[in-house]
Amino acid sequence: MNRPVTLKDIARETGVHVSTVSRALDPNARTSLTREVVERIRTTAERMGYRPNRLASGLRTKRTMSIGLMIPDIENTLFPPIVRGAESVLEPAGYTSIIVNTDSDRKRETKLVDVLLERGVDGIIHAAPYRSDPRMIEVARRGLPMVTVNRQIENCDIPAVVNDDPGGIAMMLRYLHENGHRRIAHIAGPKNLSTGRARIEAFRATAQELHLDLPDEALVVSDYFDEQEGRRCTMQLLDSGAEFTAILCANDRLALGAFDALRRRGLSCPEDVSVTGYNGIPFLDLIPPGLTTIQIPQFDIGRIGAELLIKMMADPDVTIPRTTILPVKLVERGSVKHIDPA
Amino acid sequence: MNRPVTLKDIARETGVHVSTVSRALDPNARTSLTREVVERIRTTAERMGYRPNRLASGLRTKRTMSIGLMIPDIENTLFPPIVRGAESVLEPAGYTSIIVNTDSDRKRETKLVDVLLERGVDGIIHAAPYRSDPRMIEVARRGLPMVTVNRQIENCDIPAVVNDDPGGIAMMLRYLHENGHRRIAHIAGPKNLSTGRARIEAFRATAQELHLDLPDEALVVSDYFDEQEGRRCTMQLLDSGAEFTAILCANDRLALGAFDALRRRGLSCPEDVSVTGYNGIPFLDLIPPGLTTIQIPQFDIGRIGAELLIKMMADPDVTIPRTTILPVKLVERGSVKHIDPA
DNA sequence: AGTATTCATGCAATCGATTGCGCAACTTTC
DNA sequence: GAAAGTTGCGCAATCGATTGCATGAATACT
Repeated sequence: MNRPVTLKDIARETGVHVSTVSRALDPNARTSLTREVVERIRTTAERMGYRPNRLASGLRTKRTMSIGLMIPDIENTLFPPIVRGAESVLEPAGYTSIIVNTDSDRKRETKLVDVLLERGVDGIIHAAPYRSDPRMIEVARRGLPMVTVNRQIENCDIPAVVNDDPGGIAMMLRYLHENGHRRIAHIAGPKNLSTGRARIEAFRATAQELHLDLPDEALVVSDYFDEQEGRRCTMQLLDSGAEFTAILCANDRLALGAFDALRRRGLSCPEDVSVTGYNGIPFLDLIPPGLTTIQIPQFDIGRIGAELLIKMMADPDVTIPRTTILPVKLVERGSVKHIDPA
Repeated sequence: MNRPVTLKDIARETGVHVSTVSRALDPNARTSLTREVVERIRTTAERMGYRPNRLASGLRTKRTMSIGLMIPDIENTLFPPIVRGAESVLEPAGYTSIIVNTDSDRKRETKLVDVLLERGVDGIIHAAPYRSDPRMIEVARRGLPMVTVNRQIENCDIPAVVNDDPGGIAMMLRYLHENGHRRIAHIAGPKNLSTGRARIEAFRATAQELHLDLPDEALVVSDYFDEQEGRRCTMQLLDSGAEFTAILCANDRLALGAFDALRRRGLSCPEDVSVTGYNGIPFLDLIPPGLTTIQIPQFDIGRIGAELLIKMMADPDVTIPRTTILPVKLVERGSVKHIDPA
């Protein structure tokens, strides 16, 4: 592989010192040089095909212009739009992101944080932390700019960009209520995730406001946000003897699992049971009967998270809101049936 | 942010020279040191929480232990499994990957290659190159290890890991034939992509083998591999006056678009027209009537691509097969109807 | 004209880790 | 016991870019 062109090469070619070349190529330092010298250096740099060595400059300046992006799993369709949202601001700003998949495994997460630290990332965006995460808090406290998006870590001051969970759940529950549903079951998300917790609390609060009866059997908590758990929890609801005309699921994948469980039990949605989801992942419109869900602004969550991070990296003392809550909207499809209140 | 621990710190602490510390921590060089010294250094390194600075070592060794992973769009569900397949071997090997989304835009692609080069990646995996791509060829020729996966660049010796396009298309066309279909339309992929081209050629060849009549109107070439194009091409087929009982689509997204177009025209699949896809992206089983498609081994494509790249990076002169072809399989769902041959 | 001031550029240290070479101390050999 | 060989570690250069300080030349000022 033929050696890349360095500042030294350009210096030799133009007959100036390497530091002059460095300054000529730096938009900030260029002021103190002769317009003519700058021009000469820039054109020969161009001609020689110079590409700065980010490693070297990063070593000296302690800024790598790269950030770590931690997600649970890129195959989970919730995350790619968040990633693109983040990159939509990082890339134009000259940042490069190192994406790591944690598989929601704490051991892996710890190891991956170390990997990011070794690579000298200038900041971290964590798209799916646990509610409690001492390691991340420690890293943030040591001074590494960090934001969480989609979920948040509790009892710390790491800025978070999240969707309006309470608002979205309340909206959905009211929607079911307006459509005549009175006995509504809930498949909640894992309790160790901020979204799981926020949604179940919102469900309880709104149910109370609406004077809905909420027997214990009508609420089942999942261990993971996935189809298999949705299936299992739905089966459990069905077997519990609880009576309900609708199931409000804490996310879309749980709802997809519910679809499947109902089908297996010979029940049809929405004829026998209405089902709702949360998040608004892709393809939902193509899967019958069409999942009525809460659409969260995935792209914007990523975008705004990255914007905040960039601010923090530029000025470590800047004040950032602890929580930025983005609005959601209800998208009506076919999985909810209008019924006469029992 | 408190300063990270460096070799120098450990050297001071243990009273040895920094070079000794470096050797003690390097599994390869450790042989020439006293077992006792190595032990002492390693424990204090551990105690002080030492993390090597990859920038510094990369600068010196010219190996960054990072690779570039170029994909068109992480939101396209075809690619995340490929990414995870690649990472399944890169991560354990100590490599970190920088993922960039090209949006299949040549300008962006050129810029992004430069970004990767500046970051000093040790190699590149390109998951969606154009058939012709002088820039990538040039970069590879300059000595940067590179493989393409999923698609390939023509007229060059960059190793490629692809699925068996001819085999898959032949398998599918035969399957339609066995199910009684004789007049079969084809929505082909873009001609500037190797997969688009390979599939249309395979379609033609197999059609001839089976003595199928293939009027010009029954073959339409899409501009992009997406739903919108699938819709447009299907409309065009419908309007052309061509008679057909089935449409073989060059990929799943085109097929999804075909589903939609048929529905809009009041036709039902598979009753009126059978439809088949290619790739086997997620959720297809949930979308009625269930797309019969060719499942390609996405994860393995990524995995094997990364394995080859690692070999190339370890030894630039190693011989790698120009093309590695992975087997595919047909997955039968509900979108093909068995009919009596006309 | 001589000195003060400004300006453009060079010098050299630095970031943290790696590595070829050399040297001192120790062991082996006859 | 001296020469030869081995072993364990230190020295210093190096990777490429950045940057505070120094320096020499040009300009301004009295």
